[in-house]
Amino acid sequence: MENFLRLLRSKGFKLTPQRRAIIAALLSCAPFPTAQDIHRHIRQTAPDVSLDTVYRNLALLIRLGTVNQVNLPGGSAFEIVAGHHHHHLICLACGRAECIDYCPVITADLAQAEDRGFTVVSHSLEFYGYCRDCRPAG
Amino acid sequence: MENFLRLLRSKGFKLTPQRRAIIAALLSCAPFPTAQDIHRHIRQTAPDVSLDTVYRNLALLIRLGTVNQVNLPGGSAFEIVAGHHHHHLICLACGRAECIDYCPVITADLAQAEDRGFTVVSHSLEFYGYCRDCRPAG
DNA sequence: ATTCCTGCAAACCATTTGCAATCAT
DNA sequence: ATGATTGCAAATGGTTTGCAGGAAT
Repeated sequence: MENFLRLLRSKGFKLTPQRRAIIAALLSCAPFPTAQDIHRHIRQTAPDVSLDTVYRNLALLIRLGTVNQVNLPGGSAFEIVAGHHHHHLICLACGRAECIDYCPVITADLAQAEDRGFTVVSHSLEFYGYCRDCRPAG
Repeated sequence: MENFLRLLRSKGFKLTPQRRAIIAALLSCAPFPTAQDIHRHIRQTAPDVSLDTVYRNLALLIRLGTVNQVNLPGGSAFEIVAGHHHHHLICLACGRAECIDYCPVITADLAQAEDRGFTVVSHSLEFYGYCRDCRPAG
């Protein structure tokens, strides 16, 4: 939390209660909250935060590089950029995501891309399947 | 094309001109057309195909397993399920996608997931960067 | 005092749906 | 004849934007 506030201050952004609430929610919420999840979570303690403010602040944090946006069917989810690189397990039944440390991608292997003049700067890798709770019986 | 028609017929679906046009577009269009791309492409030769029909038929083809849906920021793109497994290079500037044959994922390595009771059935891997045309000067 | 932020409401865009008419079988 | 399929138009749901008032610096 302190890191976020420091970063915002250093760039000249103001520390409003709404902004604090949104960051707090990101830190305490489910692993991959949507904007609406965050809004719902905040409502309990700070009903005076509108949904568009949530969107605006998420956009700001993304611009500052401290939050990642994950494209899911039907909308986007967000996560704090963790210290370490990781990927996600996404349940096809309930839609929940979990982090997984496995990452087999070796940038040096991407000669094919370079050969075609494509410069790779990042990648996203999601695993789809069924979580413990949704695992089909049998 | 014949494969598609055979599949549809065998499942009791009707072969309408709209349906043929949509499949033809999928086969001839850019690599990862959105629903709107397909609609625009079709308009030239068959103006009598509405956008919702494009959506409905894409949904049908996805249900039949012959078309993949790729989630991109701002919407979905579609591709015919090719014979071989592959991934995509996505340009952060122009949004275009290209196929790449590289895939480092080894399902056997996903012990972490299995340990947590998560059954992996598939994965998606996208590389982000800049294509030849958009490569930042310098 | 200045500049940034916010809430509201309306706009937007992709996608979905209800319905009556139409078409492939 | 029958049931699937279509076009239309309206609804939906996530996200963005314009604007005027309000808050942090």
